[in-house]
Amino acid sequence: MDNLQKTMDKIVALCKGRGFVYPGSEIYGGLSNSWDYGPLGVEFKNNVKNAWRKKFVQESPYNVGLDAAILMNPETWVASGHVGGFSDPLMDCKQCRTRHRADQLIEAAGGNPAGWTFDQMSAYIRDNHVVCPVCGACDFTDIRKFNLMFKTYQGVTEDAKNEIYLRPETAQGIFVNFANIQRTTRRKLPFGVAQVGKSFRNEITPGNFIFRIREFEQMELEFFVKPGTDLEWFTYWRKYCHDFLLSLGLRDENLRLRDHEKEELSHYSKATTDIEFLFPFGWGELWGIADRTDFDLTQHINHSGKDLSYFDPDTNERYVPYVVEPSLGADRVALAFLCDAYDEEQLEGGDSRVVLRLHPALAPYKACVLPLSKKLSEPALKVHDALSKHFMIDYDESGSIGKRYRRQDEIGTPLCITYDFDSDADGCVTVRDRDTMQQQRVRIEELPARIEKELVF
RNA sequence: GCGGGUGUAGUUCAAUGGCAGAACACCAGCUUCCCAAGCUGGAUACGAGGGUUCGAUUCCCUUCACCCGCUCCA
Repeated sequence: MDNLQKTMDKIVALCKGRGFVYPGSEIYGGLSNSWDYGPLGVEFKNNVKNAWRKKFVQESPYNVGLDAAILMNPETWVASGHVGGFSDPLMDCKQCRTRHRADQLIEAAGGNPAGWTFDQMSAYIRDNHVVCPVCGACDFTDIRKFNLMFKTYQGVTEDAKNEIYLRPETAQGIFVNFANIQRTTRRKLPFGVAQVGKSFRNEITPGNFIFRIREFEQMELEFFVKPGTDLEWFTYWRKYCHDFLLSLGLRDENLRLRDHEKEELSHYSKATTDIEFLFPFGWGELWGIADRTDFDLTQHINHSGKDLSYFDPDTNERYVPYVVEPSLGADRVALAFLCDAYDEEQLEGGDSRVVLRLHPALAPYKACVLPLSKKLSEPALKVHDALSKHFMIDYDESGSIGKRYRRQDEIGTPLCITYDFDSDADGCVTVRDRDTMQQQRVRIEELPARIEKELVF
């Protein structure tokens, strides 16, 4: 674990040192659990999001996109169950100072606390002598409400009437738009709506760098199907998601699919599989694939009074669609790609280099143009400028050529393009590969095609 | 939020109740030119606030952040 922690520390240090991720608000002493994506980080993360969009919208015959607002009518969260159900009743054991959820302790003791007030829960714990599972004492603090949603105010007065929430998940923006999207795109079931966006949760304990953060970005697909076909589609998307990660280079041995046990399933879900990644700090969930049944649409039908059912022209039936939801954490999967790609390679002669073996489609820079000598700056810059019309291209002329290769290795640039003293005469440059360190002479006009070839996944 | 630990340059580490050092990294110049070469010069740090003191990076208090546990989730 010590070594693994060191690996994690090195990745965090690399991220900060090279401009992938900085601690948030650093000059003011930081803000707990906030992180800013730097120049390289924003390119990288955008590449991750674009890769997802490409697979789940562009290449999918079923799905369309959406970008719904973060701020929603508060009634949305009543319908979704977040206002009522996501307010965890927490209390601390005064003896051993551990924190527990009152409802879970009561359930473990055989009670059914659904719908109870805090006073009722406290009374049950007292009367039935429910003890702390850690130390065995029955000496708890009062139950306190812990709402996972961030609150804010709409309008300039901080009046409780205008209280609204920052969305804790992007999914509801899709559900409330279901009828709009179905009508305007004239889609038949099955079809999906894909969305990338920020969500906010006041997690009890965030941590592990950008793995669990309070302001995070999700890439969610809500896939609407005819009831009864949901398990079939559940299996389809589970494989599709897994293949997506593999196609972008995540190593299979660092991935596992874990089916939730019945007791573990959320209130809305019939089946859930997590795709987990082996981080230096242990297995962590990347992707939750859930069969949400018709829970969400039914809730919105009941709360809004609007008809969100679907008329099936093939069978002349009307029904509320079932939903299969693959929900991926963008920051998490970005971290997984970084961890999986991080490599300290030992070279002959005791030398070593740090290489970020990112898939070229995810790498911040697709290539870096290097003049072999500063005397070659002018023509090298022309090559850089021409390629920049098509790709993110770096340029570096300071230090020895070997040092510049290493700098690019460390930030995951797949190709280095060296302009040398022969280039003027023969119209060729040397293309050096990050992973193999092999070099190849390439005609300058063929460079875009050469780079393009790397980006396919 | 609770318990434990840690905070000195970008990074890794020193030293000190009295001008805070090094290595690597970075910048500039010279040199070299296809895998971290060399030389010269340069910039950069005591997490923040308060207290004790003639004087605090050092001692005390508070706070903030990070790490490890408890707990939750994408």
